[in-house]
Amino acid sequence: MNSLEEVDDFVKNGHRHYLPHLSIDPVIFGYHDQQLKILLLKWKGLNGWGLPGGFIQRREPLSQAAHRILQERTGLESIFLQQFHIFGDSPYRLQERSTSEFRANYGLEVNDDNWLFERTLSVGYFALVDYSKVSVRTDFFTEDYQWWDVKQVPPLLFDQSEVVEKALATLRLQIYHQPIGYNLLPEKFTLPEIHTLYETILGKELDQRNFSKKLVALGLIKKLAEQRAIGPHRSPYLYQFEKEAYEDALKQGIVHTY
Amino acid sequence: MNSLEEVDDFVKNGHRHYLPHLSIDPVIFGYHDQQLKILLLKWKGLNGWGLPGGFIQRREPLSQAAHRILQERTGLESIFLQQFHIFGDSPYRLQERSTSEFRANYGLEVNDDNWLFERTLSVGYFALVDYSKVSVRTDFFTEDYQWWDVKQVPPLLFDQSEVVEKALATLRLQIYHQPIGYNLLPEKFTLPEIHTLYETILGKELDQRNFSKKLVALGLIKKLAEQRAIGPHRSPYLYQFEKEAYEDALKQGIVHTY
DNA sequence: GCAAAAGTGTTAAAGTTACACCCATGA
DNA sequence: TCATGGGTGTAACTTTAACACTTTTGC
Repeated sequence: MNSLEEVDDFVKNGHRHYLPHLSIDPVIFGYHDQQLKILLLKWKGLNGWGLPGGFIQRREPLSQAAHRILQERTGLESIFLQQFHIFGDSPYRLQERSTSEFRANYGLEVNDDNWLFERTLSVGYFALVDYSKVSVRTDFFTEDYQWWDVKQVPPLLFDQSEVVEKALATLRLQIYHQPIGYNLLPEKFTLPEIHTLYETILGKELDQRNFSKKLVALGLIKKLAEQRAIGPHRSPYLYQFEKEAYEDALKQGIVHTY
Repeated sequence: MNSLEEVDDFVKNGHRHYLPHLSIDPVIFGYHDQQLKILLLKWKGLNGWGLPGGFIQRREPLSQAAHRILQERTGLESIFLQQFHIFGDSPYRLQERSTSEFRANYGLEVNDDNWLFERTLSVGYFALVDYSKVSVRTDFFTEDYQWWDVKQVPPLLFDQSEVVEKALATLRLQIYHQPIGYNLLPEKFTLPEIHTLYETILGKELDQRNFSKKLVALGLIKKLAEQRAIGPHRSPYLYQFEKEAYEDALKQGIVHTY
């Protein structure tokens, strides 16, 4: 959605294609430089950072809508995506929004009863992606994008800070029940990498020896013959997930602690 | 909503008061006769069993809507209620519904574009209630209600069987993180009662000695001086929850297994 | 006294935690 | 050779799992 005509059509006629009152807000997690990051967009006019949200087509299954929105933004076809909450309590979600601000910001005419400005609840999804494979597209409404360390997320638009917090809390809760390592790391990774990833997500230290001992003992990862050169230090071995064992273990939630 | 005028107004003008495209489906759990039960309504016209759902008012916070709907149905003011999923994938949720069937069943005129017959997604909530305190109200659309053993729930309307299954799965997952015993049992209960409750929810046997040992050792429940007479058998002692210890433990998810 | 349900302790096994030194690498 | 990060094993402790007999009650 880039040309003015497309945008105008979306604003004026979007309600024929999309459900009103309901949007999808995806929290996209990636991992890079030993930091857990989320992808935010800078919204034009609103002049603030927010989630790369979108709307549900009238005849489109909900989960398909979530995948489509993610695909349109990141180019990723098949990603781990999970619904975690629906937000409908925040004061921002109870009010209708001002159309005059919109006119001033974008120079587009809108009626006061335009569908985009009615009360909107939002379904929160979180996505786990391989940071290196994402290529972000911006559009008419978004002038910039940036990966933010979850520890340093700026205040977000509307109630979206709450959405991000809840996504993080859910990620922590589900870390032993979802294929989190599997989706956030590249295919081959080192022990220090996965160790730091888990420490970062949980926000606490995990004993290095116990952590790797357990992952290997459970057969969730296997050591490869290759090593990675990391400069003037000992070269760490590369590991790979044992996909079947990993997914079996997650089903049973076998992996309790490290 | 009992008189024909009220119903007619709801059908024709409901969209001014309620959000279209979105409903709330509560799965109400109770415990009685050593069975985990859910409350179902028999819908008139549709001639089948379904959840006691309702709609969200246009300016009403989502969680407040869920409480209101429950309160209207069960008379309960303060109940444990938790959102667990939003359903928007089922074929039933993608189609608009037939207005002609409605005309035939209820003898009320509706336009084809009536708000009640548009695609509707649904927010699933589960409630844990003290079975003995519920007094159900039926209305124009519902001719009967019944508590059903979760093991013998009949096929439900639309995709609601899926909603109930997901509620049960969530209940099992959260059994060590939510005050489940606290909300499903009366204030005073016996060890065999809480033991059977947990076995029923989890669908598996729990060692009797280990179970009670752990609850008591953690200080979650305390033995009272009273006993309950249960006929020609040894009288079991009554127990009570230690509310603070119980809620602290749940926060940390301390209670792993029994 | 008999049938039915409640109550009670110990032991082996498994899992978790704590902890420190040597190794490999490139500059 | 030095600075930096990687790799490895053992022992104490905690938690869990398995298991059977005696007591109480009302008829």
